[in-house]
This record gives sequence, C-alpha cells and structure tokens, in this order.
Amino acid sequence: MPDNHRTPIQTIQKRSLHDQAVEQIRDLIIEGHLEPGHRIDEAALTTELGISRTPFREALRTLAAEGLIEIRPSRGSRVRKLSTEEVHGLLELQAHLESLAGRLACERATDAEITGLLDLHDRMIVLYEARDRLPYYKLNQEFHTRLAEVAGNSVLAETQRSLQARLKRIRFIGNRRPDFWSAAVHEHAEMAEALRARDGSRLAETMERHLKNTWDRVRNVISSEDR
Amino acid sequence: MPDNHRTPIQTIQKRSLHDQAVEQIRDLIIEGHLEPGHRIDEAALTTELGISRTPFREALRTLAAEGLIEIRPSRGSRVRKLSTEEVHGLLELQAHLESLAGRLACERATDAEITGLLDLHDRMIVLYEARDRLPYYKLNQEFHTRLAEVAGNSVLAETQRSLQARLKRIRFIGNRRPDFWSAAVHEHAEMAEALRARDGSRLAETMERHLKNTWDRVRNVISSEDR
DNA sequence: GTCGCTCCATTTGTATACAAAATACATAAA
DNA sequence: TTTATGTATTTTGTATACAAATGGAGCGAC
Repeated sequence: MPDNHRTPIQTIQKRSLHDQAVEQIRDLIIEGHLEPGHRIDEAALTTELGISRTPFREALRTLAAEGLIEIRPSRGSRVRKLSTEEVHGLLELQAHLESLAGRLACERATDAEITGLLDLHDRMIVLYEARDRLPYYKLNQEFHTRLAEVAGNSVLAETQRSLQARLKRIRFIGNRRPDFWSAAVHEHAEMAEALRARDGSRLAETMERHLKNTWDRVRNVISSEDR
Repeated sequence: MPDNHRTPIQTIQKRSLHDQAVEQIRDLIIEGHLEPGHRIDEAALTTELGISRTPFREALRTLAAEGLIEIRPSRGSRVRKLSTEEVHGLLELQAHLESLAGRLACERATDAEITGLLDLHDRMIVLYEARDRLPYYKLNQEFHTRLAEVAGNSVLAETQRSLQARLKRIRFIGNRRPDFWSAAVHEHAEMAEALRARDGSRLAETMERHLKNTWDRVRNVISSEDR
C-alpha cells in the first residue's frame, strides 16, 4: 500500500556559503536594512554572517553583476542608488518585457497555470479589501514573476526576475497612497480578465499600461529621496 | 604660456585582476577557445593567466551571473552549453528588446548618433560586397549595440549587451551560408532606411523580423551541435 | 562481467595571512 | 586659518594554506 501521507521528498541541496551570502545580502538590500548609497562594511557583515571574506566577496561580485551593488576599485562597495533615470529605464524595460510575457503566456501557458494566476489575483483582491498592504505586495510580485514563468521562455523569466529585484524597494513605496493602490488594483482586474480570455494582445497592452502608470505613481516618491 | 602640444592626460585606470580575468575568460569563451560544455580547469587557467585562484574564482562568479558559464556546487564550472530552447528564448527576447530600442532610438537619438549608425551600415555593405565575413560580423555586433545605446535607456543597453554576449558564438555561425547572409544584409538595409527616416514603428517592426529570421537561419546549425 | 566498496589523487570551498592602497589624522609651513 | 606633507590606521586586493568533497582506480564478492 503506497504511503500517501509521507512528507514530500525534498531534494537535499547543499548550498555553498557563497550562495547563502548572496541571498542574505540581497534580502538585506531589498528589505531596506542596507540603505542605498550606504557603504558595505565587509568586516562587520562577515562577522555578522559568520563567514570569511572569500565567499563574502564572491557574493558581492554576483550582486554587482545583478546590479544591486556597485564596486569601486580599492574603495569598497556600496548599495547601488538608483537615479530617477535608472528607475524610469528599469520600468520602461520591464513594461516592455512583461508585455511580451503576457502575450506569450496567453499562447503557451497550460490551463492549470492560468487558473493558478487567476487564483493569485483573487487572493490579491481579498488582501486589497482588507487593506493588508505587505501581503498584497508580496502576492503582486509573485503574480508578475509567475506570469513571466509561464510564458515558456526561461531567459525572459530570469531577466524579469532580475529587473524586479532591482525595483523591489521602489515599488513597495509606490502603493502607499490609497488612490494609487486602487488604480493598480483596477489595472490588475483588467489583466485577470484578459488572461481568463487568453487575449494576448489585450493582456500585453494592459501590462504595458500598468507599468507605465507605475512609473507615474513612483516618480514623485523617488525624486524626494534622490541623490 | 600654455603648452598646447603636450600629450593629453590619460586617466590612469588601475584594473583589478578580477576585472581583467573576467574580460579574458569572456573572450576565450566568445571566441571559442573554451568550448561549450567543456569543464573549466582552474589550475590550468590560473597559471596561464598568472593569477591566483581568488580573483579567478570571483571572475567565474561574475561570468556565471552573466549566464556564460555554469557553476555546479563542488563539481566545477563549465562553459554553458545552450540548448535549442535557450537560443530560441534568447533570440525571442532580443528581438523584442531591440524592437523597443529601435523605436526609442528614433525618438531620442541625436542626429549625429543616427548618422553614426548609418555610417556603420555603409561600411557593413562594403564588407559584405567584399565577402569579408569576420569584420562584417564585428560591425554588425557594433551596430546592434550602438542602436541600443542611443535609445536613451542604460538598463536596456546593458541587457542587450548581455544577451548579445551569450549569443555571440551562435550568431557567427549563422552567416556561413551565403543566402542567409544576403538575406540578413537586405534586412539591414531596411533598418537603415527606417532609421534615416526616424520611422520608429517601422524600425521596431524590422528589427523584430530581422531577429526572428535570425532564429530561422540559426536553428538548423544548432540542432546539429546539440547536447 | 557487474556491482559495491575502500582508498587515493584531484579538485573545490573556505579561512587566513600578507601586501597594497586608501583614508584619517596630526603636524608644520604659508 | 588654511594648505600642504608626512605618518598611522583601516580597508581592500591577492596569494596561499588547509579542509572537505568528488571522481576514479583497484580489488574482491557475487
């Protein structure tokens, strides 16, 4: 008799200190514990993480390649501070990428994948109605990520993820104003409809518009904390 | 009296071993001296480059983040071998990105930048007529890179560059067949025309088609050297 | 022959030691 | 007071040493 109730097998992953460091530091940046423009203190962070400088510095190289930090030769690394132009560039590019992702998802995603996305959307609505901002924000990120994942292009998904990581902090700020948030939710409802109908063109158009509007929603916020 | 004839002051750039290693290894991969799927021998390469493992391994992390190599925990690194699907994904994404780049370039580039691109195109034609394949190929790469650069979105330019690097070897192979090459040149002529007229929509459309065709030109070549 | 085991040679991952550079500080000259 | 110069301290870059893991070669049991 098969044992249906055993705990699911988890592939044991041995992760190098490097990998763990990358994730930890990335989270510290995204969650705002390391502020943009702030210098990264190797000594402090290595003792904090309990690792030596070798894997730590490798992690810095990875994060630099991802665009999250910047390394100035012989002068230390800093959390990268996004200029207004860069944020605009990131959002412009993401709008365009997700427009493609939307179109492809409508063509290539399985019914189950579409249902999963719609389910995600429903949960977002519930959270919006409860004005539960942080969980909403997390599901929102997941929605965009998963849409890119079901588009059947791994490079696209990977690139989307990278752009999203760089924008994470900014985006979070963007939903602070209630009217902004409401507008975003409305756009999401439109996206869900297009998705349900597998209307690629409409979804593409909506996603592009959604991200263009995001830019309008965050631009003021940024300029205030500009360099 | 000011000395107008002294040699111009060059900002001395000290480059870390890390940076130099990244470039060297990247070139080795792109130029095919390190074959896809082939294991990267740290001992051999470090002595060859005359550096220690520390900066070398940092370079590997950077290249892994760029997608050029893959690091398998405790089991060494290999030059990443592109599957047919990945090449398709890369080209699909690049097509979409360059379409955006084309549109934006028409809106934002200066006249001088447009002229520069057209000049590049003219030189490509000359090289094509002389069937001088390698220099043509290099100018072609430069054309695409510069188009992305003058689009006024640094993130877009950076992303384009990264995708291009990953595709470099594949692309080179694509122009082997004379009829393929001729078709590509024809498409480029169209792009130049649209650019001259600053017709963003047409340029965007042409670039997308150009890269879609590139996929058709390249797909057979790849499957033959598939894993 | 094939499977499984043990041991050894490599190779990879991490820590540490040392060298080189940058920053901070203090002192002296204008 | 300001500027310059030299010195100490900290930080960064690189090499090396050591630990841990992997991949085979050899060998025996079946």
